[in-house]
Amino acid sequence: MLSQAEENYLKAILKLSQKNGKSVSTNAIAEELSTKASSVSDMMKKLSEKSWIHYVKYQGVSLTEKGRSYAVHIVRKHRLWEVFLVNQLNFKWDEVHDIAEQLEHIKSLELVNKLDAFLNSPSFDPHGDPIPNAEGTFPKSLAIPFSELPIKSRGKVVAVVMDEPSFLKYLDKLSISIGAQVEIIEVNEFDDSFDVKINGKQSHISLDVAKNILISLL
Amino acid sequence: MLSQAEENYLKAILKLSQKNGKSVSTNAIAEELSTKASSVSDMMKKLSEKSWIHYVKYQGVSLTEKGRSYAVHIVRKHRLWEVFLVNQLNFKWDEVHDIAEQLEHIKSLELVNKLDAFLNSPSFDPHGDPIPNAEGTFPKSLAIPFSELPIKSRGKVVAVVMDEPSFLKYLDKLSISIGAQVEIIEVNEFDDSFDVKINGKQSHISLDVAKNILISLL
DNA sequence: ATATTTATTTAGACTTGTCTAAAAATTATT
DNA sequence: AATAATTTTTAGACAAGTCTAAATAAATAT
Repeated sequence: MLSQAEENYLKAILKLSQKNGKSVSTNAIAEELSTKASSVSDMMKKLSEKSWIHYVKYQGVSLTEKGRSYAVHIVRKHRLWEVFLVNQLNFKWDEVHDIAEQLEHIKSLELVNKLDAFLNSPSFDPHGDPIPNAEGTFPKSLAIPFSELPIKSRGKVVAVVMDEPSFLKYLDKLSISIGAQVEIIEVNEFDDSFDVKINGKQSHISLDVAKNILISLL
Repeated sequence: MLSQAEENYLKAILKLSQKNGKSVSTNAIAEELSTKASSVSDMMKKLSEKSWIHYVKYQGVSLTEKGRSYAVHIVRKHRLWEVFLVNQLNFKWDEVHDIAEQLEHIKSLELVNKLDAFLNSPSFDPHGDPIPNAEGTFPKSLAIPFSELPIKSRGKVVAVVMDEPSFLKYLDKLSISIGAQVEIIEVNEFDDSFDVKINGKQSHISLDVAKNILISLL
């Protein structure tokens, strides 16, 4: 049985290999987990011996089939718990990350399945992130960053890329939530900012913010 | 912040001091936690240094005010989660102990309070054990063991003392659940067993079983 | 009251997961 | 291609939590 530390490493490797290419560097993992590269090296040796990852010294790591499936299961748990916290317990979307980070380590397949059923098998968590099903398959969504929405075409917010509470609270202030209707009115070349409409109301957002909001075209 | 191990020690000390007298022995704790007395000694030193317990070598331990209040809070979490698992997720009462044992360590006061509200602040868990409120007060119940129910008087099952799955499954087989109406028809002196009625239907139980069922008189 | 048994504590070892500092390999630079 | 800079690994140390074996204190029995 995997320790919480080991589970966190697998999750970090999954996250990094989804974002970037296949192979993940020691330093990137250390950064992701706020730990030291030497600690990562140690752990990679252990995980590799137990066949959770492919590891060649100095060459980075990747998940084995077994490792990927385990990591995906943790992601599934994390996101299902986030849905529970927001939809059932009335937490706000910027409050649930740390709690879900603990709940994701609870070990009981039965619990995950019953929780999933209780929540009506949601496909996306409160931040719009896809929830893999019991077989480990992620639902597809063809979302594009808000920053790449063609001018004058309308879209709907389906997800956010970052989930830092400060960012989410800022979106709250802008009335940007999952499902909001958005449109780019004009691009301001000099500072790369956008004049936008959010649920019909005129507003203004920076490129950094726009990049972290995912839109599906209407 | 307390580790899970430390929390388990506090909980064990609370349980033992509720059952027996004030002072709890090293061996009793070792037994309760399936560990060795030497490990307990080590931990007692640590918990005592941090003022969670009163500890005098060779004299047993007791919880400080701070320690008791922390331990009660863990019990509160454990029992609230059990209610959630049984009432919301449709687990059976013999399936929830191990999962609640994990969930009780999740750290978030906000979560406990919202969970409590979501469940309508239940006073008893699925086994009839009292759930302390946010201030740490246990609800009173004047229940007596089934084995001490006067002959011919009727009672209602309000709790079970043991929560081992095998015992709970046996009660299921006898149709004994929280709320069931019971009555002692006759005591069989030679084997200390009872002829009883359970929801009107005649049945038969041993003294050991009867001792572990708590009744409130009707 | 002393001897014996039992309970508790100490000492030393081991595992997991972390760290710092130093060594080795890889990558980038000129 | 050789040197410099960066990344990764190794070596050794430490804290938490556990164990076994030995020592000590307390309780029990004779």
